[in-house]
Amino acid sequence: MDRRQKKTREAIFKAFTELLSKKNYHQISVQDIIDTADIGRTTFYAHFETKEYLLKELCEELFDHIIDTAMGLPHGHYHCSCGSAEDSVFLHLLRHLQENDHNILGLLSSENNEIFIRYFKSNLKKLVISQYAENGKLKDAALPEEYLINHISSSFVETVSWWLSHKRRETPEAVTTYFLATIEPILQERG
Amino acid sequence: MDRRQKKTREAIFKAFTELLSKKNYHQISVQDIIDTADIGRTTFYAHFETKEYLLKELCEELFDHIIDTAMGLPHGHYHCSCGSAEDSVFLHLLRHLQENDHNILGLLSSENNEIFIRYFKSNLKKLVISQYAENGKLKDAALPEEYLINHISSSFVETVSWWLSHKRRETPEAVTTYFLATIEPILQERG
DNA sequence: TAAATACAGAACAGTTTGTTTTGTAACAAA
DNA sequence: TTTGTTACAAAACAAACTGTTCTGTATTTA
Repeated sequence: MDRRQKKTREAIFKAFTELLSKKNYHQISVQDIIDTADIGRTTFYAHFETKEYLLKELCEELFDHIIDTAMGLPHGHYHCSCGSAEDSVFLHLLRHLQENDHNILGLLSSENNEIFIRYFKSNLKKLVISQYAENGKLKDAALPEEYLINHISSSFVETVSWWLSHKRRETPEAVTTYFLATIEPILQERG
Repeated sequence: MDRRQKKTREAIFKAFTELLSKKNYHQISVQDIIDTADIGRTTFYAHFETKEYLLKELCEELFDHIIDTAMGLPHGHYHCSCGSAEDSVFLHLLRHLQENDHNILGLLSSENNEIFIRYFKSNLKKLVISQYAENGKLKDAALPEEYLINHISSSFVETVSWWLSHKRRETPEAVTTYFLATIEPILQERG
């Protein structure tokens, strides 16, 4: 890739995330991004069709990596009901989030919350399916599988939001324990 | 209140909800509302400072009533773990929603989802506190009370979203059963 | 009937958007 | 090094939206 292109692209992303840490997504104009990135108007539109596409690409960079990493983990005893959360993918996710690459926590906890949360959740669903549904762990529960998948994904996302809104007072381990305590009882029925 | 004022206000609300059933909130301009309501530019701004304030007042009209009604219900055995959902406030809420006053379901299920869902959830939290927390039902559970309140509220809101996204295939009774099945096991510890 | 109020219409400056045009600098390959 | 390509800047553009101000008219209320 052309050095110029790469440079410009990174300048746009940097400006965008910088603005997102101060303002709501909907309050940021393309003009703001152009000014902050210090590039020409034409240049922005050469890279991104609209502000929405820029957002989408940012989300992909942020979340695809995290989820893909978690997907690659060995499937196993992710929720041995004995209480240890150490093996859980969810603990892995929380630890990964805590590293705060690209200020991902800032985005997830700010007013932009909903936008990124939605993207996070849709990716997370795939993970939940691969961890639970594909192993048949949801098959004989008393509830519809699709409802459970949605419930588990939503609950984890809400747990993350709650954690961040509290300035991450608890350790990832504690939060994982809370989360697993809410979903494990539902899956117990398979005896 | 002046007949003219009332008429105008209702015209604005009507135009706004009509537009919301077709477009995303962020895609609707004040100009759109003015044109649809067929009123003067000055008139709109005499009634609402901004589009955001209009949204806020719409939310208040829609959700405050629903939650307040539910809050007024007699507190009792809302989730007797025997499985009957008949007495649950949540069943009452679902039935109320299903009446679809002011096309509230359209708003909750469209792309505007997040905006109304957020408002719905914050109101619902008060209800959950009054139904559970104030009765001490969350006190001796193994999880922090604030985490549980958030979890219950979020789960119900997500359940509603899920229900709507499926075009309400299930009955309110079935959905209530699903929902209670996810939260009751968590509260069982009080023996 | 008189004063107050709600409204319409038009005009306004300011901002944003997305496009076009023209020229310049950086690049990659010969 | 030269040549053709690509990325960029700068400026101008029409179109749309925002929020305000002004003037005049119709409705309400007292």
